[in-house]
Amino acid sequence: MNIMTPAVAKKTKTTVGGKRRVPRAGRPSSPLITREAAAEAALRLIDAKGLDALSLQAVAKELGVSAPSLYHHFRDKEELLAEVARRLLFEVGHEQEEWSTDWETRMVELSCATRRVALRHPNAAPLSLRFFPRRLMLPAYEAGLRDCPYPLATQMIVHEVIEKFTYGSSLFAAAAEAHHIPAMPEVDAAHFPRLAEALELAPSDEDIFKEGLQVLLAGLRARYGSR
Amino acid sequence: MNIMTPAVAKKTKTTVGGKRRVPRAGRPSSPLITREAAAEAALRLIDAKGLDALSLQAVAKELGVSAPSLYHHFRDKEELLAEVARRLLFEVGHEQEEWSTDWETRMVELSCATRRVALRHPNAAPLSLRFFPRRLMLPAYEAGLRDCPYPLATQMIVHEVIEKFTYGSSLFAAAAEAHHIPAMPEVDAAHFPRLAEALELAPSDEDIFKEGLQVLLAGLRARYGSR
DNA sequence: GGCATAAAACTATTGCCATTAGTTTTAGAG
DNA sequence: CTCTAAAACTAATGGCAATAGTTTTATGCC
Repeated sequence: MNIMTPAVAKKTKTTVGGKRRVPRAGRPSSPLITREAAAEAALRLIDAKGLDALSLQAVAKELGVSAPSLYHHFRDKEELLAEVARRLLFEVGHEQEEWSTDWETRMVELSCATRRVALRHPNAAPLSLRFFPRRLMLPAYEAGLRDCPYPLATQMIVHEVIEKFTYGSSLFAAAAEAHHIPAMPEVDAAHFPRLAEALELAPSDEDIFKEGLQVLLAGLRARYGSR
Repeated sequence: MNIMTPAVAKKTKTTVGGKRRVPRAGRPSSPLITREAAAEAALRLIDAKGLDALSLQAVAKELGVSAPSLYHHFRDKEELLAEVARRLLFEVGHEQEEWSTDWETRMVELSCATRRVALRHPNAAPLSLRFFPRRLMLPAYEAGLRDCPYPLATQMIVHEVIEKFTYGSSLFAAAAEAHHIPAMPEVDAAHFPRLAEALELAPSDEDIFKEGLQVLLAGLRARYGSR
């Protein structure tokens, strides 16, 4: 690499007549923006300041470019947010090096990974609802079908039960985290005695979630046989 | 009622000196805005144009007032949206005249009602995630505990399983509807043979949801006894 | 190797929007 | 009857997404 190259490049036409001129920027030698870097920057900002506070100007600043330049890489803000949602899904996929070969265990691993990622990015989590990149998940679906112990005709139900519980739980947990509100408001034991007691006896949110998964799996076994 | 009154009221100070003057509006005899009417108008607009397209100016126009006037009734836009979320919950509560006295049946009724309302207002449904008015639901929770056949110590788990599956399913169904995307993308049978076949055999989305609820209930029975 | 086209940066601009400030009119309390 | 606060209004601010038009540079074609 020639370390002179960048400096030389910057000197192009810096003077006109005898007058010093600030060179107007044109197409750079190598692109200053990539979709990946932009999505990363956006996710960082969303984590730090919240989803509503994300502006293209802020993303551009983070990348050291001007806001309209982003339109060379994304059709609009929505497309950038979709890319962020995609990144979140990848992050779930990389939560573990290896996934269990046992179907039930793997489903639990995947559910917990999903919830972990949602809680790691609580401000960004709702993007999963709006931009659910289902096409990216088709290979995972197909793989899941290979060793799922239930009849093919029940597959969409099996899948729906696990996926929707997982996302419902994760999204609400993330929302509570993001807006600094407790999963449950204070409960006046005088008005709601049973509820107050149930809350006393309840395990942690995470344990509720994991136990909930066991309920689902038990339900699948009970209703669709096997094991 | 004196039919003259409104006309008379409007005539106050319409001239200064000899010059005709348009009377500047001050506090009206009776308020032009109520929280309820504003939330209703907002929900109408969200249904028609989408959540992102909702502006206070549009709500104000719908009510025949100016946008800043809304700030006498709501601290900010967020508070208006929270009121809309509250309305959605009320709508769920009024989906049926009477709710079953049998716990399982009632849970299914409630879940289905929630899903119906979400699909009736797909653009507004995500508000339930952001502004979940849990305080309003405490009486329903307490009532649910009265005849729930499972131990008090398991109540939060029982509740989590049903609520999160219901909302997860409803929110994703609403999102698909709102953005005009299918619940599943086209699946190439050559690449994903099992998935393609599973899709062939699958019942309707609504039936998948209802059958999913049965799986949950079966899981609760299997894991926490009773019946 | 030179040239045309398109990519990729920039600046300037437009129009919308949430929110605030300040004015006017009226209701309602004492 | 008077005074305060509520509730409407107009005007203004600052921010934002998106578009238009300019400049520079890479790349594909001859």
